[in-house]
Amino acid sequence: MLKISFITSLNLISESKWVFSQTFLTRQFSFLIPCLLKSCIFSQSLHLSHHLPSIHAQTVVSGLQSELFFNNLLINGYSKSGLLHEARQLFDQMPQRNIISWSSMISMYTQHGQAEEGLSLFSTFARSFSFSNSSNEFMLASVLSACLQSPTVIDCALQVHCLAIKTGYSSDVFVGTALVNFYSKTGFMEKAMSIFNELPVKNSVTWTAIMTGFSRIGSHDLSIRMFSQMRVTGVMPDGFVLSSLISSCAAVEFIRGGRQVHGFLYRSGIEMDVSVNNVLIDLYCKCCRVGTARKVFDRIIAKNLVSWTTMVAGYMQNSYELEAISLFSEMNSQGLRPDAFACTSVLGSCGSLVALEQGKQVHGYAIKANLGSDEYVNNALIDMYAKCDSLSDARVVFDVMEGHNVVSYNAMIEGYATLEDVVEAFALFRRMRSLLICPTLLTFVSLIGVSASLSRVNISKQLHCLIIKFGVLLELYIGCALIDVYSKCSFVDDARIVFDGLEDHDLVVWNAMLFGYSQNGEGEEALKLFKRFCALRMTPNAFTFVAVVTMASYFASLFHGLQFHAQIIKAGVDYDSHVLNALIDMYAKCGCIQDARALFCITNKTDIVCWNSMISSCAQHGHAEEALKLFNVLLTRKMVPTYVTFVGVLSACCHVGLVVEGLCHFYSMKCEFGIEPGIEHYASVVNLLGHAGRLVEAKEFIEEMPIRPTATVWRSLLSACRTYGDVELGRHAARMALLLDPHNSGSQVLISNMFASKGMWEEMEKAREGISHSGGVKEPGYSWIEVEKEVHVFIAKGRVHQEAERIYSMLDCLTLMLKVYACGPQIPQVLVSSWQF
DNA sequence: ATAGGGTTAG
Repeated sequence: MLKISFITSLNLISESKWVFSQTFLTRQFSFLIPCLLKSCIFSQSLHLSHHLPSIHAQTVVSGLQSELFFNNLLINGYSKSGLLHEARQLFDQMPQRNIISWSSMISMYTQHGQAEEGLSLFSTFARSFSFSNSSNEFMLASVLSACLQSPTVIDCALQVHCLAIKTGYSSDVFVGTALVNFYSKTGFMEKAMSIFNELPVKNSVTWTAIMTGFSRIGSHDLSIRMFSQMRVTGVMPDGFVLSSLISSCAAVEFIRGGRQVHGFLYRSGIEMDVSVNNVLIDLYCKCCRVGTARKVFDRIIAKNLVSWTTMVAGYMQNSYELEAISLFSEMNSQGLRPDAFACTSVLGSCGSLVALEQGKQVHGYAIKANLGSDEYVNNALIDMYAKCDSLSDARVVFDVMEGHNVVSYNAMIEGYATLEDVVEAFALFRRMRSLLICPTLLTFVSLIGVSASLSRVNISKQLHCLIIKFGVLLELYIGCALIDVYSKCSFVDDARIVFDGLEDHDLVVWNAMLFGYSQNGEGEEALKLFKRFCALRMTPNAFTFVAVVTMASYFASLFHGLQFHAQIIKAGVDYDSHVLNALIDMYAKCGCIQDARALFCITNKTDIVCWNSMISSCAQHGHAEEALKLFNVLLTRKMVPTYVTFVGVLSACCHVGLVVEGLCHFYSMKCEFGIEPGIEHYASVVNLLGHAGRLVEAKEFIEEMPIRPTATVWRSLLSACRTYGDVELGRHAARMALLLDPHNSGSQVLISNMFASKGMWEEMEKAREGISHSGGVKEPGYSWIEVEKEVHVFIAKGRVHQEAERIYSMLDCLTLMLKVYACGPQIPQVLVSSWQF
């Protein structure tokens, strides 16, 4: 008696006592061996499993090695301890085997991921024995679960199913449940459901199998409904059923349901083991209750790897990057070995935080932990490096890894898209298509993004076709990208078609469309759309206001601008730097430079964008000295000027003809501030030199430009040539401008005006013919002013306005005054002239 | 015989 109680408390005995106790295990105590074995098996603890060989040896010494019962227990013990080889050796040496020996072996292989081995053992068994006589439900269930892991699943399982029917075991709870589980795991939910419905007796495992089947195919609602059915039948739910239920609630973010289950668990006294708690963490994280999730996490006494990983993933998904990283490092310091799941999540957080150093450390750890071949880890690494501006490292991971999937390609393409590397992005896209990897929504979002930033409308149209061809749903993300690209490429009507084709419109899509109209100067449409937006009682945000205020700037409509400003103050976004910036720009464009200045004064003057706006506004209003002064103040405040700053500065220099100062600023851009000048800057310098009459210098400057000059640059020189009457250079400039932009009539108008001013009528006639030959149509110039909420539009030579008579008489008066005060030579302007009606 | 955690985004 004493010894039996000693053995049943084996879990508690220490190593030394165990060694001592072995001496008692002689033949007369052989009845103790099964008890010992059971203790070892059920304790599942490693420090006991290494006693198995000695117990095994004891059975041999005790002459019990031929006892079937002992050997089956030993197989079970070895199998639970992962000592597969030892189990197999024993199995092969056993003088007798029964169906339990075979089943145990098959289950063992299945549990350790060697289902093939298990199935081959089963076929040996089936060949040597007549199945119908000697099989039992345990065997069938083991084989079914082996089938679930093997690639030959379907065939084998169907055979087992037939056998089960033949032997009458198919209505057994165990076999039936295994069948339900099999079909639901392999996606044959209808089959699983029909077996499920026919089962006379169901237990909680059966319900778990069917419920998890439904959640696996995404029918979480169905799974939740199954639970209510189960309650009606009176089967008591266990931890497994409730786990499954909670994960369904988590998947559909059904927080109320999840909370109810949590409460039920609490009240019913069902043991809240780690697994249940883990699903609860997941539930609260998915429903954005990170704090509650953390409380559940903290209360778990025996946290396992999944608990930690779920919490790290939860932090990551809710953008708690710092918490995710610190919990991950805590895992390490507690001696846990984070697996591929944990690494994937924490890498996501490193990427969002642009924490390259931490990301690299995780990479190092992943390699050491032998996780370097996990596809999720590799994809997360690509993403992390791409987000941390280390695209070359991302590419190395991409090139080295095996088995790329869509996510790998998407992450890599997005990396190139951010760098506007259209060539590499599309090279990868072609490669994935040639490998028949189906692109997803995100692939297209990235690719449209590149084509938008480079204004490549042809590429965008092709992508749009592909989106339709691949059946990628035209949902918000992609719709927004398309609206963006079409607007940027001036195809604003196409953008509108996309906008109208979307079923739902969220704020971001509205903003994109409003921006599209603003960018293209379609003030009227933008206004109409904004009215609809307001009628739908949508709440605008800072982006919306930036779009509409920009629209008011295009209109130069102070009336609208003031209204928007009032709404901005009401919405409380009046200190947003983008909004302020748009407002400064609006007031300046509406002629209210004082208001612009006043707004600039209330900004905290830390945002360079506002400085840029103010400098440009001053330049536009001819306050060049103020613009340059602002620029100097900016430098003394140790702020770093940007690309746009110099556009303003150079234009200010242009306005007042500060050639030397302008050139100085231009050269300092690259030398002092490391900003590569763009086409706007080059154009400004050409303008600067041209206005000053330094035409040859301007021409040489254009020819030495490292980037390809645009037609605008040549037209700027042409205009200067006209002013200074340099026909030869003008002709050259016009030729270059037309070469680059044959459809723009502006160049031809300029050159023909120049010929006219020189009295070169024949040449002028030729130039005018050129206009009609090239299909160039001179767009009528028009302008408008706003008087008491009414917009008056004026077109050159127009006579439509009701007060046309008075306007023209005033104009004549002004023209006369100009002639009197004009200091320069009279330049006849034949084609475009708003003065000579 | 049953369960739980992961990557890309306008």
